[in-house]
Amino acid sequence: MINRVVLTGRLTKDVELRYTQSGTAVGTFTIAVQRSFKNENNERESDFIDAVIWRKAAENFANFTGKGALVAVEGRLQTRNYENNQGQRVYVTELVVDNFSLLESRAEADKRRAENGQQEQRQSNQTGSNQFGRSEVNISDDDLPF
Amino acid sequence: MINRVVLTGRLTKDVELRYTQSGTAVGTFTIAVQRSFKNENNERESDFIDAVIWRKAAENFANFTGKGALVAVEGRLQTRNYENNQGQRVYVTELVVDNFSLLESRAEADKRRAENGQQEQRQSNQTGSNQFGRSEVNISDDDLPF
Amino acid sequence: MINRVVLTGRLTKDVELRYTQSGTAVGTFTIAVQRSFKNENNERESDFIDAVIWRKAAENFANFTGKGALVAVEGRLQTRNYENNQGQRVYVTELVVDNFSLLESRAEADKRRAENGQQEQRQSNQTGSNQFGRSEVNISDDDLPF
Amino acid sequence: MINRVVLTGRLTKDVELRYTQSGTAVGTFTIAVQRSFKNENNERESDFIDAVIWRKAAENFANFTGKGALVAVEGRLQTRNYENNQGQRVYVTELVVDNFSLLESRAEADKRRAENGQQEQRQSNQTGSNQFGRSEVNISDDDLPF
DNA sequence: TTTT
DNA sequence: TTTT
Repeated sequence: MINRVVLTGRLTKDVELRYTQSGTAVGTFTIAVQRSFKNENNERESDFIDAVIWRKAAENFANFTGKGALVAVEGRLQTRNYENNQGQRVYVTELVVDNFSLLESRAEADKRRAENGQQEQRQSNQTGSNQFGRSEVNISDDDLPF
Repeated sequence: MINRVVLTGRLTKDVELRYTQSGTAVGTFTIAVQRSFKNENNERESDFIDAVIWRKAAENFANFTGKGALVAVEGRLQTRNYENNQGQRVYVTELVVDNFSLLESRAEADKRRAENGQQEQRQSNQTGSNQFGRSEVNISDDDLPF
Repeated sequence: MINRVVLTGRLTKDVELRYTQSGTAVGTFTIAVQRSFKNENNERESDFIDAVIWRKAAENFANFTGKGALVAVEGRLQTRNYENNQGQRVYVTELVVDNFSLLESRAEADKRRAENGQQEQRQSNQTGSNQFGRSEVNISDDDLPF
Repeated sequence: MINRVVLTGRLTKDVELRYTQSGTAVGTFTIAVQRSFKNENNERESDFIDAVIWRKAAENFANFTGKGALVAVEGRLQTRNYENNQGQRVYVTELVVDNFSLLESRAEADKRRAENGQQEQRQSNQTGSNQFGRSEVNISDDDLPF
């Protein structure tokens, strides 16, 4: 069955990068997507979509973005549930990202990092950026359970 | 910003159709989307995506589908949160549907309804089905707050 | 950059399956997608989208579909051009499919094949159909030049 | 039936804005979408997708973009054909845009315009830009024949 | 060059 | 007929 999502928006925080016991990288983050319509107070609200990204793509995405970064992400919706520490079942809907595209120019990304006092990895030729200073990543299978 | 979702799957139940105080129709339902990969037990799990649909499209969708119906839906992801009766904040991610397509043939839909003992409205010419027995609906603005 | 297409529709003919000199399978087909709105004569026209599919997915797709089959396809738009035999440049836009989903039930597919006098491969367990008689395929890299 | 496309890329030229005999605005343009993979010479090629946009959205899109502008566009694929002046049938596949998002910051857009010696309309509050200097447009029905 |  |  088809399950496809495409979003553009800004990261609400730096990506949280972790590793499974078997050493697989996994990044989690939230993307804020501004709505195209305004609310009763004439302001645009945002939707806050939780996302997961796996493996090498997780490391690249964490390295090349940061809080406030403008990105496009693609993937599929996944649902899961767990029992929280108060014994209640919590239902989660999240985006499993299998492709992304960085939408800021080098200049914009530098400015954002400077404002954040951030230590982001440079987009260099050996780490996947293209001749125009943007990096592009595809991952093949991201279907591991967390 | 771009916020687009396309899913194909089956309704887990009949659509719940309600009306706002101002008379606007709103339908809620869950769509089960089978994954393309198998789990450790060699079975395909599903993701269960909650969805909302508004106005005339809600009425059409409720009338022409039912538990188990095979559909394609399109829309945008929306997040909201509320306090439940135990005083905890619950976070919801749901699909606001703005286009759908019925994927069953008349024969299949009839069979499904018969098995459900269901009273579904016929797909007749005056209610939007096309010459091939499928109905197609677009709604223009579905951005009302619930 | 993001380049994503999702279509549902019917195949205008059987898939044409060929093999490159190096033995890679490639399937070509056209999918007819009915419009959601009607023209001046109150009929729904269709758009006819040319598509390509590669490798194992091409073989599966060719085996499990046929003229008139109802499918969902996902992929990216690709443009290319060539000089025809009258020396004119021809511009082509086509969909490179990297995921598909068969939307007919077994019964519907059988009926379609019978009407076509077609010799389609059965959807058997060893060739990828799931418990509901539908097959699901993902291909990883379809970026070979033709 | 579902027919959905999402692209991010750069305009190859300024939008060509015209008006039908009945006064409806229509914009045409091409968007260059860089591929995520490299060719045999280790460079990323692009696909060049022709697009149409209608009505007020056409005017906004033409005003707020220009050659080289980075945009996200959404819409449906449409096919049509005509006879050219040599009497040959030409087949066209194009994107009918019903939503777009400007992905450059004000600074970037200004820089691009300056480099182009361009006279682009300012993104002012009365013409649809948001608090972050980006404009966002949705059009409802773009299904007019050209 | 089109499907239902 | 192509953008960075």
